[in-house]
Amino acid sequence: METRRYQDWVTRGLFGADPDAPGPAYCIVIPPPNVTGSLHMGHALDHTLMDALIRRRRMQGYVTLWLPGMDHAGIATQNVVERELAKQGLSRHDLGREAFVERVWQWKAESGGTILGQMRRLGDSVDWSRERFTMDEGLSRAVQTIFKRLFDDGLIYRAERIINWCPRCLTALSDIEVEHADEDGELISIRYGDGDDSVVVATTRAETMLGDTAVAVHPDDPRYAHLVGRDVELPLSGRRIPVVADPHVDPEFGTGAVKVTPAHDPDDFEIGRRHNLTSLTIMDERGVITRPGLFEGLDRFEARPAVVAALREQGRIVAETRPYLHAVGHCSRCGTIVEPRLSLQWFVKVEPLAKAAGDAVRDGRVRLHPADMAARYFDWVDDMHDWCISRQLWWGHRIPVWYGPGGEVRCLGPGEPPPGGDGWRQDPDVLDTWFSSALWPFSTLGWPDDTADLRRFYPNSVLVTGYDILFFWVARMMMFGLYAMADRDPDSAVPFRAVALHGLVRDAHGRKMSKSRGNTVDPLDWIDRFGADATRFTLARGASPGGDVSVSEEWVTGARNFCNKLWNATRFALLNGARVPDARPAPGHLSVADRWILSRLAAVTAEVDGLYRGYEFAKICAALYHFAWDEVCDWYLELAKATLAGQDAAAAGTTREVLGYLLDRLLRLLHPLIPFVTEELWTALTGGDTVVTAAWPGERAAGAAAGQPPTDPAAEAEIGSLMALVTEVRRFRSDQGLRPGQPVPAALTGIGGTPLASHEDAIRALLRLTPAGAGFTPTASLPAEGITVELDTAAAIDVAAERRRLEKDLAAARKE
RNA sequence: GGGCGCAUAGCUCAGUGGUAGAGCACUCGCCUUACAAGCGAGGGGUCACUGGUUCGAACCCAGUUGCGCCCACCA
Repeated sequence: METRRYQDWVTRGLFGADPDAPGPAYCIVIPPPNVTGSLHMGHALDHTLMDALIRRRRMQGYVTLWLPGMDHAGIATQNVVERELAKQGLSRHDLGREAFVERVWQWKAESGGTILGQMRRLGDSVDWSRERFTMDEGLSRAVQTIFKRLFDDGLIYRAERIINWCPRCLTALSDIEVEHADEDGELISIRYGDGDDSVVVATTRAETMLGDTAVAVHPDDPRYAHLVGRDVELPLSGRRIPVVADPHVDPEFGTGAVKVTPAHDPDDFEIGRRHNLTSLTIMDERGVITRPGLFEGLDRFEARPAVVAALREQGRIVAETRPYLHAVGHCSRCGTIVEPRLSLQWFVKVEPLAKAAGDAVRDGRVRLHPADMAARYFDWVDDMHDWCISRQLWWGHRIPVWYGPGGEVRCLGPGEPPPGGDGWRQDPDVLDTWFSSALWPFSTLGWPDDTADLRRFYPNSVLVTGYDILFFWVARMMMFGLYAMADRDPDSAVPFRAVALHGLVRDAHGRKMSKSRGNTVDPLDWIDRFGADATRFTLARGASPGGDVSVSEEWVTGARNFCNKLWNATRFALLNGARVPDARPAPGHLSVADRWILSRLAAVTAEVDGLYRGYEFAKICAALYHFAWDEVCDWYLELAKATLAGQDAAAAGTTREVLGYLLDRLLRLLHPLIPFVTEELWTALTGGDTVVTAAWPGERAAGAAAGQPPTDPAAEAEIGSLMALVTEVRRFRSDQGLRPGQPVPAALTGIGGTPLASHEDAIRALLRLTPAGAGFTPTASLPAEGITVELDTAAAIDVAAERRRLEKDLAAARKE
């Protein structure tokens, strides 16, 4: 049913955006999922929130664009295809670069992008005609354009640096692709040199001592002052290495002396630079020792104990090796321990870009929700290292730089032909995946061309994403967006006006979902069993700005029940001949109950509009849930029953109209959150075409009809009294254990002069006291015993006090 | 090592100066003619701890304890 409904929406073109249509624009680009990915709860949350925003704007009369697409996901995708090849006993090198890339495209065509199909199951109202892929021709042109521009501006450079290297993926990684985890290691103390010329250094990575080219001590450390400038003998190799004084060394840590391995440690590299030390590379790209000698050919983790054993044999290990907890970096893609590696790579000089990215948030051109997330953002953009953008992969945007036979370096812009002549070759590396995703807000709209889409939909209205990629992605889109659009005025150069951050999806006990823990929930399973609406409502209901969302089967069951409740309420309305009036029912003929529920509808509508402004999805859901269930179903529908069954045909007619009007508006308000069930019910109730393009009951886009019906405080106060009174009667019946149909004792039968055999009796009795337009002053009397309780509803009823009086009176009545 | 956040009912969480809330779970009573995926009525909390500000503190301030997250080039 949902699938058919979705297909119908798409066929009718309801999700398409026409940049030439009148009205204000509203645009969200989807955070592009990996082409290798499939829909998990995190996506489901993200997409639910975006879809709700988009659907509401569409109903409000905005020209809405929700643009879908995928990321080519360099390492991840290459790994997938390489694994496939491995099954056939092949490596990418067996195919060669061109054939391998061709193979990846083939894989993409056959099995990539399953997530796109899954998005349809969720009901995502994206414009499929604008689907993009980061490796598309157009987007690749955007990549090359901005690379060239950065290169010409001196913001991209090539340098030999220590970078994070994954010995399994065989590529450089940026800082954010490294995940740190505390792990147990051993701190080993090694004595270098002998006698007076000896010094003890401590290390957790003994194997790197093969590449040591110095020992460093603090300049002010008296213990080692005599050694500075002299040489010590490096054990095992016998090389003599200098002792240098460097302020970076912490005299308090360990022995206060540090071994220096410039080629295998970022700190040591800097020390090496300051003291002009040679860099000795001892490992190849797979982490295998290449230094000639005993350890040649050993993996880095085999070499460590071997080196330690050899040192121990020579009596070089001093003191106890002691356990030491320290942070170890892992490849975020495959988990392999990252190896710092000296190599020639391309970098983006981020300082000026990051400064601009920080300022855009600082001066309010981009608003973060929640606002306190800005602190983290500033911490990051204000202290960002240069970004290593080259990857030793084949799948991705190739670096558009050519090297000539005479050492010339030429960066090509789009369309420029490769340099002619012999000896020119292109840089073999590709760009970090995040380089192209950083362009996503405008590359998808046609940049660098001046397209209608770009003019209309940039800046994007809002970016919706998890706080976990605030740094990875958001900050980079800010940097590149502001840079690419520098010719615009600052206010419209930003990639988006606002960033709405949500949290992680967690399990019922607030634990992070992970495959290893086995507590993941598949959104598609929930969609199958509970429906897309229930799944969406569960997620939206837990989503407060920046907050994590705990979900469980209990929650989705509750959401499913809510959808079911709506279903039944609508059924009730249809069975009772509800009809949707053209306009809000005129006040003149309304009962107090009618006036009350219409007033509440107006209030909730305004409340929901306000909450949408702050991306308060949890509160939007709570407001609508309680309005629909507690007020509409539990009270208004019950009150309506009495009227519909009553003698007053005019009053019944009015109720039918109010019922129709009320549900029509309620379903529209709920549609952005639960599109399928509301479409089903709304079309049945109103005979309308589709609720997708029905007018939003609250605020509208400028130019469209607006105007909010007023609330009715008097009616709300009156109904409040009525509810309190009915509740008192119910509580009394429950406390006394009265069965249905069993009338309350004579002592309580005075309300409206009718015996109260049921709750509905009480309602009917009270309702009769309230003719349209009349005042409302119910009186509870106990005529049999001559007791009367008068409830003046102009003042708030102290129900507890009234209850005590009733019980006391009853007890007295029984005694007699 | 630096930064940020959290601690409220059995569970997951709202609640930023004025009588402690929701959903689920639990207890009791109901197949009442939209819905038992439901209806009605209940029980349940020293708001982590200590001190301070205030007429008044879950809320503001200081400290303590416990937990979580992010960042990180001290071997």
